[in-house]
Amino acid sequence: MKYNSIGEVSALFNIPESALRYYDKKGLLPLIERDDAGRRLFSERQMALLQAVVCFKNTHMPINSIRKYMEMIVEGAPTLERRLDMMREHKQRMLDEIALLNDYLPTIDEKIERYIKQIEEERP
Amino acid sequence: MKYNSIGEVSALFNIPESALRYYDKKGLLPLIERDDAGRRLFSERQMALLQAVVCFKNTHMPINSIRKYMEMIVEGAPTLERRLDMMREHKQRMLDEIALLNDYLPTIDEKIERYIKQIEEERP
DNA sequence: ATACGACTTAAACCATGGTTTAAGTCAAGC
DNA sequence: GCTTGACTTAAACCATGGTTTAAGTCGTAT
Repeated sequence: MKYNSIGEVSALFNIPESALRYYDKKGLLPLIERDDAGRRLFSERQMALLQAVVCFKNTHMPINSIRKYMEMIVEGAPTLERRLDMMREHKQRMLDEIALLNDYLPTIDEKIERYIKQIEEERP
Repeated sequence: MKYNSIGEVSALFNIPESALRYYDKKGLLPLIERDDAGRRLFSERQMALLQAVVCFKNTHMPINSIRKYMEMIVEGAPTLERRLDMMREHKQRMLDEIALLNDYLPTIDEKIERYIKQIEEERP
């Protein structure tokens, strides 16, 4: 089994080591292994879980929610339905956020158009 | 000229008075008037500017950027082009954010589909 | 004249999501 | 054997975006 050090993972994911340690401390990287010297070992499985963390973080899931999701993964089958619910709710929040941004785009476009016209009038 | 008190504006926009005072303190509500007793008076103009602040906040513009934009509005015509640039950049960030969320939707959908299948397999 | 409700301020407090710092451990190369 | 680089920790620090608290000022209704 190939393991990556925190430095390698930091480079691969372009995430500061301090952030990876912070995520571990906050419970976002459960079941992480250590070598005899206490150094974190990231397996392929850990990398896949970290990829999920990155997805959730980029889509604005709070750290406490990510932690709960990761804890449920560790608990296994009994939490399948709760994880399904959580993903459905998260998807809905993502759709709501997309809708909100789309709804505000015309407001920004109006300001852009108005400024273009005003600039034309200012210097004829 | 009809003026609204901070309590009325709070109720109209559904924003806590404490937040409105915080925005004022941070320079998001320039040119706000006061009565003889020092109480804030929101004119129609102020309400329109507050509506813009709400739009920017909902679309995740940082408070410091909103403040700069509001300061440029006060400066008037000389800042028209900079405000146009700012709106174009903000629109692009909104589009980028929409694209990012859209790009992650399939990842979430895969998890949802996977959980549905696993739950079916668990209880036949 | 006094109590009440709506407002004011400055300063303290809070949550979130980290980064930085200081001190230490360990393996490897010189 | 000793330095160097990569790692470890706890604790302090930081930025953002507010809310809460304490103390005070008005205007009005009783």
